[in-house]
Amino acid sequence: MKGRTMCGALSAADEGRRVILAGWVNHRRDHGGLTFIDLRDHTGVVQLTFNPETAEEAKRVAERCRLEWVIRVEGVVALRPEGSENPNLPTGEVEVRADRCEVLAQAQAMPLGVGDEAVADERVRLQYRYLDLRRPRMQRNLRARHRFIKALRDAGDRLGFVEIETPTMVPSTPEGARDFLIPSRLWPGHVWALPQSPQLYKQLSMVGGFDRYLQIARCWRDEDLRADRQFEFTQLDLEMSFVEEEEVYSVLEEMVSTAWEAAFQVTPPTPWPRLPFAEAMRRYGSDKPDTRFGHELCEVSQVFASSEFQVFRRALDQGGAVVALRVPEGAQLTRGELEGAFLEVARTYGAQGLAYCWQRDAGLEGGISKFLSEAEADRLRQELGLTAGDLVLFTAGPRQTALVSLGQVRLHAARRLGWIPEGRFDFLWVTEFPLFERDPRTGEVSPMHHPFTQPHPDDWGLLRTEPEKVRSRAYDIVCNGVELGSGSLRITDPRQQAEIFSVLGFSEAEVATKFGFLIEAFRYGPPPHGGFAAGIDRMVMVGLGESSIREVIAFPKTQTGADPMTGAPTRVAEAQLAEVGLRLAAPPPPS
RNA sequence: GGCCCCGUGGUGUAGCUGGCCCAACACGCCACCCUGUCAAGGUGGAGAUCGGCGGUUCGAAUCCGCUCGGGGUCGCCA
Repeated sequence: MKGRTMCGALSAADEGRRVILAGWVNHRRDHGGLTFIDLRDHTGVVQLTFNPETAEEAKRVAERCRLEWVIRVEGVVALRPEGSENPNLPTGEVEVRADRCEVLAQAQAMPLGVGDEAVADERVRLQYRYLDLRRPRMQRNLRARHRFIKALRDAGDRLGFVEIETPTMVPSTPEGARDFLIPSRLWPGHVWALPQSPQLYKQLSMVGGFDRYLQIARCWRDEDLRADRQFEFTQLDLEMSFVEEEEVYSVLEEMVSTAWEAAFQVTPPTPWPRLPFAEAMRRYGSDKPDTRFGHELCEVSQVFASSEFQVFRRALDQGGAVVALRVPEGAQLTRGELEGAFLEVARTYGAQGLAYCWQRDAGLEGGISKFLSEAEADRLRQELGLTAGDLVLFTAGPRQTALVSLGQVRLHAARRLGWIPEGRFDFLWVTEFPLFERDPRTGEVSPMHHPFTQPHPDDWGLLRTEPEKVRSRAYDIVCNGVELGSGSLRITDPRQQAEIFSVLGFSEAEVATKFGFLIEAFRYGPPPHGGFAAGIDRMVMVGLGESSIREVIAFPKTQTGADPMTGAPTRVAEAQLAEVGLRLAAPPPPS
């Protein structure tokens, strides 16, 4: 619109200026004579006044206006009469005395509150997402997301990265997450898949001599949705040649902290601490520890080495562990709460139970204290540094289970007791992840990151004998207890790659079919390389303090994987299916 | 596939230990009044059979079952 001024930009300095404004009616106050309209555009809100004595026609239009109508007005910026300034409004010193008003579009009554921060049911918000997006919160979130991505691209450009687009129609691979499949019309009986990540393409661009690859890449995974997971998500995808871990770390630290500053006006200090996986598990019971607060776990198996307490005895006899968490001022937690919500958390993560007792002036009391000997109590006090008023929580069982479940209890306690400081972003690198994990049911090993990850050079000897003990050169970025991304140094030696595939139980024929092109490429001088993929949605979510990824995605899906706005997924005509060679097994619609 | 929470006019909520509720309040909507408000105010009005189905009961928004939808979560997510 020619000559348009933005609402939020007006201030006392504009006094006397004639302006053209356009936007939505955020609010209307009609005094019969004088009419006020708060006009909103994405920059803010400004008050318009319509005076029947000086602008009769405009005033008549204004009094017809309703919430969310779109109008164009002309008028003169004026200081508000003394005493009628609004200190709650950035433009509250001024108003625009409108003499022309044109309705550009009317609006029906809104199905949800738009102008304010009132929160509607999420289903309604998604059904009318285009209205939800008008709300200040969504405007803020998506604009911050834009600045974040722009800053990542700019930083990448400065650091010598080249953005390369990779295909969104790729071969399906059965490993990893479930693929979204696309039928191939031209190749009956064949399918494409949407990429779970551009992993192999970015490695091949290393072979292709682009030694710093970057992409803001859309990825798809057909798995159940969560607060921090959608079918489709966006990642900052990077790959670098001739690097080792520290070079990857410093590039990510530079890019992310720069973008964080651009989008969230906070600069996370760098470098970020490095924490080996094994230590993260031992201290926090998690591979994505929230390090904004202490209260670390403490293994106390030694204390109970000769315990008579059956629960601990059994765990230790079976080669497991007893883990404890000291909760200062835990006296405020009641038995009911410990055996309710706290126990529930422990059970959800596999613990059989949650033992507890209190340290009082006289010694250990309550809970399991009666099963502990005096020596054990003394040793425990010493190990944990207990003082009167403390609560001690225990899990016992297989070491991993005991650690993970108590780690989750630690997080629950932190929220319950207010241990988590506001406004902090504690970034860290979790390093030396295991190369493989073993499925407890089938006993099979599978890659923890992906099968192209380099093993730790010291651990090659364990590959055949104890593969689950092999460390990898994979690393994660974690912030405030959220996994923001992961990466690794890759294998480029075809013989080493064959060795890994062999441990994973892939036949040579399988490898040739699925990854033949990669192995082939690595016979033509692949540079050593490694990279990273960081979840943009999650980073923006954490940066903005949102607790759901859907708050930073313009048009997300519901948890059940649908879009209430468009009604997708939809059925299509038989003919359309037949054309691409599909016949669906789903039952006919109930109609 | 499992577990947990939620579902009342357009929106947000109250009622939910059954009858006083053919449902209340706020915002929005409609009409009228009102020249300085900014959650404007005043008067009047329209609008929900309480997600759906079935059951218990003399009687259900309120109890039970199933189901649908939304959210959280375990599994799953190389």
